[in-house]
Amino acid sequence: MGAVIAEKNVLAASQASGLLKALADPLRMEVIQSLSEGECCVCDLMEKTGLAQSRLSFHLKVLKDSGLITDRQSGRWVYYKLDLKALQLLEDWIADLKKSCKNAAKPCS
Amino acid sequence: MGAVIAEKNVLAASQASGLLKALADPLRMEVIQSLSEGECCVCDLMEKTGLAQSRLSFHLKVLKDSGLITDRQSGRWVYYKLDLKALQLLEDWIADLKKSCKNAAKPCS
DNA sequence: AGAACGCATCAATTTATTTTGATGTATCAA
DNA sequence: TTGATACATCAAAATAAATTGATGCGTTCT
Repeated sequence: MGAVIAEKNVLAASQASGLLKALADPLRMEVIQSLSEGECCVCDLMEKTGLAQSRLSFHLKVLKDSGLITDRQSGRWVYYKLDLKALQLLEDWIADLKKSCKNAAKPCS
Repeated sequence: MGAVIAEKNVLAASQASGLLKALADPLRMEVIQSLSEGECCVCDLMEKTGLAQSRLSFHLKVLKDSGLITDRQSGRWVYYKLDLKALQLLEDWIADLKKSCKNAAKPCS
């Protein structure tokens, strides 16, 4: 039981780590905020965030590689949007971790 | 409304960023896993994780600075334990972010 | 076809994080 | 009070991540 939960955390760990790492950056969080309003092309993201194209592109790649966002090309434009499943996965992972910590506050002998 | 939520995310952003950054590391996640079993002194953590003392101490400091764990000295030993409040805060922050993304999946015009 | 646009990618540099080994400090035991 | 234990901290080196400016590639417009 406890082992199952622990095992689950272990298994999802590398995946969760990727998501956490991608999310744990102020610039990328800004991008996420922007995308929370809806799908958006890179040029609009540039306006919203004020980032240079190359710089933005770099961070979009990090976010995309983590699975937090997906892209879709249409003509000359590339549209990015959040993948809510990834966010849910992260929330679940933290919830699981919390569950497995029932006696985490118990003082040591 | 949406603005309130957005504002809330912005405000908590730096705080959440700190927690995410601290958590987003495989070694530190291992430490967190170990601490999920209960309060633990550094020497026991060394055994559990197999990390060298100095290295472990470094990561413990990162975790402590983020607020994810707290410490308590007793004699020669220092005991660390998880702060579940921080974990809850993180979960809440992600839940809020998700909420503010209701139309994130809506395709662009 | 040629030019402009939207974006990705690359190489070089800068900056931040991590690791390592050594040293410091407090506590306890002999 | 000397020595050992448990841990933190520091400086130097190693590694990783981010920034910048340039270049490339596919798409549209003319």
